[in-house]
Amino acid sequence: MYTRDFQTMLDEEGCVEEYSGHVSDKKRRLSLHQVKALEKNFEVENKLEPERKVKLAGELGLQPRQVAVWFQNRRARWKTKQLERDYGLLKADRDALKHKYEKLRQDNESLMNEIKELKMKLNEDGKPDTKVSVKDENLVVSETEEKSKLETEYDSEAAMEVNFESFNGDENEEIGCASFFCDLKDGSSDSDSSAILNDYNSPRHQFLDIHSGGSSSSMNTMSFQFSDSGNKEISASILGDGQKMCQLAQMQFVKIEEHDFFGDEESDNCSNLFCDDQAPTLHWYSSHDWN
DNA sequence: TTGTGTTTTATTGCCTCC
DNA sequence: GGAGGCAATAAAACACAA
Repeated sequence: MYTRDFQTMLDEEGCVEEYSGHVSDKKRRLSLHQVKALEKNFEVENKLEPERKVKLAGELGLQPRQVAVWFQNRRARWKTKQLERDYGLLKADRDALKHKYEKLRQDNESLMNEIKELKMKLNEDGKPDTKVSVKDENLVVSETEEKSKLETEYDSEAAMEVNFESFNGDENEEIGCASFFCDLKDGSSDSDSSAILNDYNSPRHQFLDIHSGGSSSSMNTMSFQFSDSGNKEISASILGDGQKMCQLAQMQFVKIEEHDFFGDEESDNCSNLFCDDQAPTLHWYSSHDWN
């Protein structure tokens, strides 16, 4: 704080008044002894009750007003340092989150590439008009084994293209198309299934539920329920004639996973960043910060 | 020695609480 | 309304490079 010479002089002479030679009206710095005593008191309690202020002033040969001002300025300095500390923590956390985001983005990108490759592979197998609704970046391929299962289960005879415009007569909104692979292995149609996937063209539309219901071996119904921009739900049914009905539950080609980017321990860290319930005294705070 | 930047002490004005 | 706190700021004291 002071130069060594000046510090030594203060220590030897005891106070600024003596150093200055006289008590003037000019602004005078407090002696090292006074500052140390004030610091010590500040560590104990950073607010000053009137009795303590008068007592301290008497002990240090200062005006009570001077002690009050010193505490006030000291609190201001502490606050500035605290803000700097908080900023540092915040910046570090932000960098960590940024790094994590970048990694997730890369993971997502590689998964999307994987999906693309699988789609291409499927098309090469002789299904050029098959569309799979995996456009939205939130879509994540499930397990690798499920993807291979998909290939084996795929049957061109049952590939069903559903044009959702036909479900949307009164709004004239384009919803998009989707194609579904059907499981034809067992021919049963009594299984319930549900899936959630984003619309082929527009993220505004989202399936809430898909059910297949069995009735007979030659005529089955499949009902869809999906939402329009999350505001309303649209239900529709299609009739499928054929011996086997698609079972959407076993399509297993895509699924959405809810991404909780900040749902782990890092979010906890983050939530603490702006914690302002910190106690306002120094025994609450590590005293080494003042060195 | 001097100019400039930083730190410390002190003031002012506004706000809140009792 | 007075006391005390805080933010903003002034001004003196100090550090330091050139």
